[in-house]
Amino acid sequence: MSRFGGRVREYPAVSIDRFDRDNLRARAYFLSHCHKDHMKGLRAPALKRRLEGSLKVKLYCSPVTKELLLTSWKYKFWENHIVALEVETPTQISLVDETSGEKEDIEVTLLPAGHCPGSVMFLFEGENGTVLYTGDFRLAKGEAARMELLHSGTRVKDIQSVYLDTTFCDPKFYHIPSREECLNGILELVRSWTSLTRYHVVWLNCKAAYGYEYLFINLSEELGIKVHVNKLDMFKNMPEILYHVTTDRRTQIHACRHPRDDDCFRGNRLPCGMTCQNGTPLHIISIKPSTMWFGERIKKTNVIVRTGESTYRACFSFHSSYSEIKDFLSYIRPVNVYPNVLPVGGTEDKVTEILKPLCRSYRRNMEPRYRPLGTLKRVHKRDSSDTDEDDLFDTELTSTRPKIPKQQREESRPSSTGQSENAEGNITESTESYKATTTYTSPTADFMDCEESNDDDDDDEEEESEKNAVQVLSPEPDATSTSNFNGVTSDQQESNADVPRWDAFFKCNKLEESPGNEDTFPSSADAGGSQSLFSDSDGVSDSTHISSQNSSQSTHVSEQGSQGWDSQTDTVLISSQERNALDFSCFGKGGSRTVVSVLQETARDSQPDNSRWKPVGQNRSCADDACDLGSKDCEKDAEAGTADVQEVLVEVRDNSRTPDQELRRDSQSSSDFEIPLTPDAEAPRPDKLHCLYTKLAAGESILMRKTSPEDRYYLT
DNA sequence: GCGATCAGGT
DNA sequence: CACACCTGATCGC
Repeated sequence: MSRFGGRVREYPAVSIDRFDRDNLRARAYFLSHCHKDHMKGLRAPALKRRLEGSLKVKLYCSPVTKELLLTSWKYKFWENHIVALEVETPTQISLVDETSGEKEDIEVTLLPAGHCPGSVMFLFEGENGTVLYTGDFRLAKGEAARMELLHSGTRVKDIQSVYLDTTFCDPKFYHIPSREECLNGILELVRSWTSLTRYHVVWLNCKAAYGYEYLFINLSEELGIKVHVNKLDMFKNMPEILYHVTTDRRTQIHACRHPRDDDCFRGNRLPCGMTCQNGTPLHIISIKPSTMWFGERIKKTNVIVRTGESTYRACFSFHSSYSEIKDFLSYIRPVNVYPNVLPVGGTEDKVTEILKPLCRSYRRNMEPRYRPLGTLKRVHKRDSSDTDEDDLFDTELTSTRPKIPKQQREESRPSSTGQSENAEGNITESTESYKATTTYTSPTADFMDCEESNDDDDDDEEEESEKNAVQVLSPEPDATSTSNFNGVTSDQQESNADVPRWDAFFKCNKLEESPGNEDTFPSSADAGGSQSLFSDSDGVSDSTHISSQNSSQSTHVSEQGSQGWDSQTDTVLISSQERNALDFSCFGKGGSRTVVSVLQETARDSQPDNSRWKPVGQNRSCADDACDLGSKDCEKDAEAGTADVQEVLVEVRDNSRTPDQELRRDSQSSSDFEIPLTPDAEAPRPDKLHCLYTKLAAGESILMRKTSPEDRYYLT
C-alpha cells in the first residue's frame, strides 16, 4: 500500500495520488491509476469545494484512468476538471497559484507502468530537475531501457529523484515469474478443467481491483470462453476488454464476486449464485491469484499450486519483483530514491539500504564496479561491429526494440533540449569520481551501470537445489520479463517486449504465441508447456522462492482431484536449467504418468553461456528468431524434433546437479546469448566463480582482472 | 447522514 | 505482514 504523501520534494506545487490534507492546496493533481489507495481524498468534500471555486485546478491522468474514474458516479464531479494526457507524450503544464498569480512551468510525461489498466508513471521535468514518480508498477527487466522518453539522445536522462514502488523490495520476492508465465500456468489449468465437460467451471478468486483484465482477456482469447464479471460498464469504451467479459452467468469462467464469496464456493456455488446448469450441478474449482502467498513458500513452487481438493493458488503480481526493482533503479540511476511503499516487514532504512547503492549518490565500490563492464564493452563492440561507445548504447537500445517508432524520440526533443544539457552536465559531474580510474567516458556510464546491476545479485536466500524430482523448473527466459539488452531474446517476442502501454499490455500474449504453435501442438498441455519453456531464465536463480515453473502438466486436473499437488511431482518440464544432459536422467516410473517436454540444448561447445535450450518440436516465432542468430544446428534440431517428440513419459531426477553446476547455471541465467564469446576468454573455474558469488553476496567489491564469460553476466 | 478511522475479513 | 479492496462498528461533525 502506498504511503506516499502526495508530494515530491522538487515540485511541491503538484500532488500525486494523494488528495487530502496539504495536498488540498496543490496547483495540479495527478492520478497514476485507479486503485483506492492512490485516491485518498479524491472525492472528499474539501477537494470538491476547491474545484468548484477554481477554473485552473486540474487532475491529470491517462485516458484509461479517466474513463475508469468517471464511470463511478462518486467521481463524476471531476468530469470538467480531468485532463487525460496521452501516454508517452510530453506535455507542458503551467502551475499557477490562483491567489498570488505565481507561475511555474513543468513538463510531464506519462509512461506505461504495467500495473493495471491505465496505470502510468509520471516523469516531471522542470527547473528543479527531473523526477520520476512510478506510482505502482510492474516492469520486466530491461523495460526502462526501452522507454525512449526516459532517454535523451542515446542515454538515460539525468534523473534527480525516483519515487519508487517498493512493494516487493524484499529479497523474498527476488524473482516473480513473468506475467506470461503466470498467465500460461493459469491458462492451462483453466483449459484442462473447462475442457472436461461444459459443467466444469472455474472461479477466478480475484480481488476487487483493476489489474486482472489482462488475465481475462487472454483466457477468453485462448479458450473462447468469456469471463463472467459483476460489472462491465467501466469498459464500455474499451472494446478490447469488453469483448472478453460478460454478465451472462452461463459461462465456464467466472470472476464475479460476492461479499462472502468463499462461503459460496464452499457450498459449491459461484459468487453469482450459479450452482447448476440445465439441472446438472456444476463442478467448480477456484483459482486465487496471489503474490505474497508465493513469496512465503520456503520451497520453490509451481506458478500454480493446488491447495485443496478444488482450490488452487496462481502466482500473479501487479508489482515488480525485487530483482525487477533493482534492475529498473540501477538503469535509471537517479541521484535520490524514495520508497513509496514500505514492504511487508521492512523499515524505511532497510529499503533504503537496498536501494541507495543503485543510486548515483552512492560512490562506494565505484571503481571495481565498472571495470569488468569496460572490458565487456570492448568485447561486445568488436564482435558486434560497433565502432564507438555511443554505438554500444545505441545498438542496445534500438536493437531491442526495433519496432518502436523513432518519431517519439524526435517529438520529445524540442521540449527536452534544455533538460538534455542539464543531464549532460550532471552526468559528467557524477561520473568524475570514477573516471580517473577507468577509461570509460561518461556516455556509457549509465548504460554500464545498468548492465551490471541487472544481475548483481545477492544470491542469497535458499540454496535449495531441486531435490524433488518434481520440482524441476521450467524457467527459460521469457524474453519479455528478463532479457532487456539481449536483443535477440527480446526480439523473439517483440510484441510483448514492447513497452507495456495499455494496448500492448493486452495483446502481448496473443502475439506471443505464433499461429504455427497451435498447429504443431493441438493439445492444450503442449501449447502451454511450449510457452512456458520460453519463460524467464531468471527463475533459474536459486535465490528465488517463487520459481517460474509453469508446468501446464500440473494442470492435468482430474475430476477426482487425484492428480493434485502431490501428484504434480510427477509432472515435469525440463528446461533451460537442465542444460547439461548429465544433469538429469530419465527413466520411466511405474504407475504415475509424467509429461515432459523434452528440450535440447543448442550446442555451442566453446561457450556454455551462449547455449540455448530449445524445446523439441517447438515451432514458435521466437525459436525461429533464435535460430537466426544461433547455430544452424539449432534449426535442424527444432525441425527434427517437431516430427515426433512431443510428449515423452519420463521422470526427471534433478538431484545430480553439483553446486558448481548450480553456480554456473546461475551465471548464465541472464546472460546475453547473442554476445559472442570473448576470444581469449576461458570458462569460469567453479572455485573462482564460487568466490565471486560469495563476495557479491557479502556486498564486497569485486575486481575483475581479466575478461571471462561471467563478465557478460553484467551485460545481460 | 456523512466522513474518517479502525477492526476484521479475504 | 498485506496485493487492494470490502464490510461493519464507532466517533465526530
